[in-house]
This record gives sequence, structure tokens and C-alpha cells, in this order.
Amino acid sequence: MSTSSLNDLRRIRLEKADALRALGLDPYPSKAGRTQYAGPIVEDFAKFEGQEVTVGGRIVSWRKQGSLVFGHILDQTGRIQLFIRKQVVAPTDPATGALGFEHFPLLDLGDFVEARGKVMKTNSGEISIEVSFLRVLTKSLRPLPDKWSGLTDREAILRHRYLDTIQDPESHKRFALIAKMTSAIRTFLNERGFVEFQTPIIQPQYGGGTAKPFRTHVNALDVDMYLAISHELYLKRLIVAGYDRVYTIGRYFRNEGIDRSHHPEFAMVETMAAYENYEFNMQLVEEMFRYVAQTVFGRTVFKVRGHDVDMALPWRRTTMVDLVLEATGINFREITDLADAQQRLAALGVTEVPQSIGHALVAAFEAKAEHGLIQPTLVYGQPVEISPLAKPMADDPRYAERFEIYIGGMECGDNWSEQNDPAKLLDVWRKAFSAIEAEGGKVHPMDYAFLEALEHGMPPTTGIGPGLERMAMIFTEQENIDDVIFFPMMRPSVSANNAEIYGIKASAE
RNA sequence: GGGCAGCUAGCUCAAUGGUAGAGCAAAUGACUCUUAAUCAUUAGGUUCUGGGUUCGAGCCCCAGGCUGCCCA
Repeated sequence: MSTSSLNDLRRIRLEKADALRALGLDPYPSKAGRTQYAGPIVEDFAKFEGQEVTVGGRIVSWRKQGSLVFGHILDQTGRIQLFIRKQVVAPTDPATGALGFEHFPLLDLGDFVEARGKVMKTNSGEISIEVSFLRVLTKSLRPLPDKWSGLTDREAILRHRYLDTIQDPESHKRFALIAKMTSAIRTFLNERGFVEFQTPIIQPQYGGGTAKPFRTHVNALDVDMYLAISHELYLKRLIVAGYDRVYTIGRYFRNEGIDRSHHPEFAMVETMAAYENYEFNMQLVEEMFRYVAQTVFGRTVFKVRGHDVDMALPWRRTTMVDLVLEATGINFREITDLADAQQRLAALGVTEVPQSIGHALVAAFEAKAEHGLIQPTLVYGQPVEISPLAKPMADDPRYAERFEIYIGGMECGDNWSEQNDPAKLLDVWRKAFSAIEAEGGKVHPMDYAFLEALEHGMPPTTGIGPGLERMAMIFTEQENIDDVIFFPMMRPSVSANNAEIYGIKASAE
């Protein structure tokens, strides 16, 4: 009979669980008696030496040597060695749950156990627990990946991320830090008088952007709705409602491509602050990045695309016009004629023909200036032609009260002083949506409920919306968005092994 | 959308067109300070799927699936 196909490995472990029950031991008890985590014991041995502690975790190594066993258990904080002598460890006892030495063959790598004993060092100097009591907490039915190499198959890692984080401490640590980013951002904003609101993910209109939405259906109302592509129209309604500084850490859904830097479902922290303009947000976003870098990651310098980027520096603030002037010698402030702009652009080797002076400026910026913005840079004064939702600058209405964040040559955020003139916004929307219609799409329903709210008056308002995954990629120095999203979207599949085990039909994997 | 690469045991990887192998994990045994423990023995395969060429295909050809990388 075979003993090593996955199904057989699993069957043997099920039989071991039954054998534990036959001994009067529960392979799945409800609670552990843990008093300490592994990490602190190893980090501060002097404090714990000689003390009796109870640790709990997953068995990740197990070396039997006659009547001794050396094993390691892994918990959230790290791993610690168990040192077990046959004569010292308590015998099997249903009353206490103890698993005696003679029944250790019922254990497998991957099982959870709790172990009580004194903190000591072995002859070779490894900090260990000399176990006097061992109890099974959970019987695992499936083998762990190779203990040395872990998972290397990219698909296996993405589909079984939990196995990757068991095996790879760096991966485990990375996702723990990413998870802490949101609480740091909350603290940062709360300390500055922002309050967090929940905004709807299922929305009757997909406002606040031009992305393709996911469609869904609400049975109770029998209407089609959309998953949020943005939350900003709701945050603005909260400003109308009389809350001056609001934010949401929202989920966003865009039914578009998937690649190294785009995922259909992602997260942003989106803010709105009343009585302020874009200059307030330049300060806010810079301080937020610095705060997250320091409090979560404990440093300010990060490698982004091979460059050391320093979040601690005061971020450079400069206009798009000045950056283009610096890079090309062309001063767009002096250009008043479209043909002139087109000629200047062509001279730079840019083949696209701009439809306005503003478009020419952006084309020149993207071709010649953008990629050189390695250190964090706040680029403001985007042309109004590409900034329909932003307020024009009072002193030069060709440019908008808008800024973009560049880090490592990549755009990392886009922010502006919000247009709060309801008549102007209605005009902009009508033009924008007729363009979508002209492209052959369905008529995009305008959010009249939002316009109605805006007509009641929204004070001067400005917001930021940095993407959490983009931030995580910078701070954890990852180049693939799948390495900062624990559960990246994958085509569903049922492996042949699972089909056999569960008696269902396999699909491609 | 285009190009390239990969898919073999639970995991990590081998295998000139000619009997599918190894290490880890598993089973059995030895072993009282190991740490990728060691030693002996044993078992474990729809070579991603479906066609084709061939006396013979993990390998060559065609189509498809999944994944990754590069490009627009």
C-alpha cells in the first residue's frame, strides 16, 4: 500500500488523531495555557533563565535522538527550541491532556502543541525549554512545504500564502508591518482632528473617477448597483453635513487590468478637510508618509527602483512648468499659441500632437521630467485642461490648485483643491459624460444626489488619497503588488489532489 | 494585445526520443545535546490537459489551461 501520496499522508494523520482520541486526548482542544511567546524568551534569556513558562505554537522541526527530542515550535513572534527528555516529560494522561514520550510518534510537523518547562540553554548554547509537559493543541492533516527551501513556485506562494508566511519569516514580517500601516495612519489622522467614517462600497452610481466598475445587484431593491471606484463624493457630503475633517480607509474596485502595479481590489486612505486648500494637503501627505515610515518601519530611507529615497528630507515642491523648464529649457508660461507649443514639443522628439497648450506641457513633463523625480517631490500647478475637478489658481487660471506626489520616478498620489462651485461642476460633468457616451458606452448616470448636496454649499475643501498598496510597496521595497496583498486575486481552481480528497471535480491549476 | 519562460511525488529539483530519479517530508528500526541531526530499510508518479508524429514521447509538433517575466 502506498504511504506517501498526499491523500495517504493525510489519511495517516487522521488515523493519528483517532489514536490520540483512543488515548483519551483531544486532538482539537479549545484553549491553550500559554504564558509566554517565543520571541521575548530568546531575546531576553537572562530574564527568563530557570523560569517555568508555557509556550504554544506550530511544530516546525523535530529531531528524535534516542530518549531525547529536539524540536522547534513557531509562534507569532518567532521560534524556540524544545528540549525533551524521556524521563522528564509527563506521561500520557487524559486528565491533564499530557502527551507522553512513548506517544510522540503521533505528532507530525505542522501540529500545534503547548509545552511547559524551564527556560535553559543546551550544551551547544541554544536557548530552549526543557519540557516537563507537552499537549497537543491541533492536529495538522497536511505536510508543510520543504523545511529548507519553502515554497518557490510563484503560483503556489500566491494560492497558499499562509504556507509562505509559515516558512519564510521575512514574508511573515512584511505582512505584519503592512497591517500596522493602517493603524498608524489612523493614529496620525485622528491626532490631527480627522474623524473616520464608513462610506458605502455598494453605490448606485460609480462617481469620483472614470474607471470601469464592477456591477452587482441588490435583490431587496431589485436594482443594479456598483462596487465603489471611489469614496470621495461621500466624503464631500460629510463636509456638507458639517464635519470639517473626515477620512475613510476604503476599498476600491476597478474592473480593469491586473499587472505588477495594479490589482482590481485595493485600498486607499481618502481624506477631506474643509477650510483648507491643496497647500494644506502637501504638508499633510508629506508628514503622513514620514510618520508611517518612522513609526511602522523605523527608518526613513528606502530603496525604490534601485535608488535610496529619503522620506525625512523636506520634500521638494515645484511647479510642473518649472520642472519642464529645468529639463528642457522651454518656459510654458510664455507660450500662448498652440501651434508654438506643438512645435516645441515635436522638437523634443515627442510624436503625439497635443490638443491644447496644457496637454503639451503634460506631454513634455512625462517625456523629460517625470522619471528624474527620485526623491519625494510634490509637483503642483497642473494645467486646468487635465484637471476638471480642481480649482484654478487665483493668480494664473491656466494652472490648477493640484499636486502630484512623485517618489522614485513614479506617481504616488494626485490631489487638489476641490471644485465646490455646483454650476461649474455640473458643466464639467455634462461634458465628461457625453464624451464617455460618444465612445459607445452606456450613458453614465450622473450623481444628482451629490450635486444636490453640493448646491447646499460645501466650504472650501481639499483631500488626499494615497494608495495603501503603493505605500506598502515603497516601504517594504517590493516591486510586485502581489507581494503586499496577502490574498491576491487568482483564477479559482481545484487541484487534482483536492478533487480526490473531497470527492469533487478538478479544474485547472 | 504581442513576445519569451515555466508546469515531473505533499515540497524543492533531476532525467541525449529508449526501464521516470534524488533530497526533504512519510512509514519501520537504531540512536541521551541535536540544530538542514545521522544511519539502515520501505513506500510514494494521470510528468498541467487534449490531440498528433514515432516501433517508442516527460522530452518533438499542434491546440488549450495556469503562472511568471518583458514589451505596448
